[in-house]
Amino acid sequence: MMDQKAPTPPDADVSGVLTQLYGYITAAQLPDDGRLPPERELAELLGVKRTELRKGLAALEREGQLWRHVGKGTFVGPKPPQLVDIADLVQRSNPVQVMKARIGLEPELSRLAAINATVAEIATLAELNASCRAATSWREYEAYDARFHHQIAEAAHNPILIALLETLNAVRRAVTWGRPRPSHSSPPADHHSFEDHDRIVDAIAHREPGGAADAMRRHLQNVEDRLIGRAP
Amino acid sequence: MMDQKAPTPPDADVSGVLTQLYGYITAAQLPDDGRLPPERELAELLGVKRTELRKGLAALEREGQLWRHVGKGTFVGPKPPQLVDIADLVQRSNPVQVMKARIGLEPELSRLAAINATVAEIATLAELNASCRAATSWREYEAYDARFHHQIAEAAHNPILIALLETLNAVRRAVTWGRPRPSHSSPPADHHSFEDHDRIVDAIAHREPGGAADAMRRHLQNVEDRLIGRAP
DNA sequence: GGTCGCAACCAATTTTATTTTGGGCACTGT
DNA sequence: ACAGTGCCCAAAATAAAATTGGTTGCGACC
Repeated sequence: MMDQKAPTPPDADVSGVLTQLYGYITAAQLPDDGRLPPERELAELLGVKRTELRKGLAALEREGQLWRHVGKGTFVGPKPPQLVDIADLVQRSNPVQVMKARIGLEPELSRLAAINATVAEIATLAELNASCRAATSWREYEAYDARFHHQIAEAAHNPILIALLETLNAVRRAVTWGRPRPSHSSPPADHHSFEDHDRIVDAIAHREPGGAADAMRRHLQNVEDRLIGRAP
Repeated sequence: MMDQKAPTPPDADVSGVLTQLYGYITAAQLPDDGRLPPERELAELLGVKRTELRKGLAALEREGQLWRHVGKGTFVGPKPPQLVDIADLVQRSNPVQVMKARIGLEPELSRLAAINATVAEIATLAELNASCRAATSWREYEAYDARFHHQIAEAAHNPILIALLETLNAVRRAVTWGRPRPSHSSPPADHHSFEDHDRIVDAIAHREPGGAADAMRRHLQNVEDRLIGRAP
């Protein structure tokens, strides 16, 4: 009699509640979002105590069939994704991580641009590249540089990747914001990005997906090296 | 007398308010977000009528030095970026584009995971992989598969890339939603993804960034081939 | 008579307060 | 010990009130 509980794991008596729960879920047609009644209510509906019900719910949650959140409720099915909060994201990020993200994303955009870009888009890209060279201040240069990279995303013709890049740029601007920059000087004529941009445009114009991706990757790598301080 | 207003553009008498405004902006230290007092208050501060003040603000907004929004206020500086609207994004996307985006993003996540993952995270990854194999329904398999890919993002330790992947997954689920799937059958024991996942976990566990990225790329390529119908 | 100032009104947004919900603690009775 | 009970807590949704930029209509004044 002393070892009567030995063969019964901690969730042993939960099985009864589990079957009841499973029955309720399949029987009662719950709303589109899969939300089921609050614990206190559901406990009374099933005729069990809240403590007992919670054990069953916890078990189902462990299996991933269920997800709960304080103040929200209990939902059947996989938990929906949380949309990005840029402000919160900015606080938990640093410029290096932003660069890592760009290196992860933009080479593939460059590859797709080489495949899908229209001639008009390539022409615009070349114009923006020229405008970068002609910029008379860092502020102006950065504005054209941003449009240059954005134009590549447009040329990739993938709305999802465009949206992702925009999100990334939002974070980038916020993270970069407030860093000291010489407002009166201008980019030097031998700025490394000029050649990098040239190579990217060439590869896209010549329809070389691999080359375009590589050129973009090297460009961003250069920028990161400058950022970290590995290169002047 | 009839052409007395010809030489005076509509904003002629605004110059006075403009100088006052410019003085106030530089003098009064406004909060970090660049927000300045509400129109009614600011008008009294500058000793002008609201109508007049609004003309000045409108002029500055045209120049892009200012941005306003009903209910929010008036802010000095460029307007912050708009966050992505997933619902709109879904309408303009198709499953193939989703796969292209995944191929662009996830290999790099895999690479970073091989560099930054903790042993605990690698263990969790292996567990999720085993759960995928043990799944008794496609629904359950997909739940674990999603968590598997998400765990890789976590292990990459880059909050920005995690956020981007979550956005992408949100679109993915919405796009995939409602497609027919056999609810009672289960993934076959020789499902190609099992081996793919094994290779990814191995590469991450052995700290091989390049191998992890390649394994992920090949995995997603396989999935895309099945999606398009190039492979059974 | 038409042009300009003025005030009230409007809709978008934030702020504040209230309610609901899952999670957790301490006491109690067996 | 141990489960049950009641209560409180923090997170979140919901509701209500207060702000705020934008708009319209009325009237005064040239």
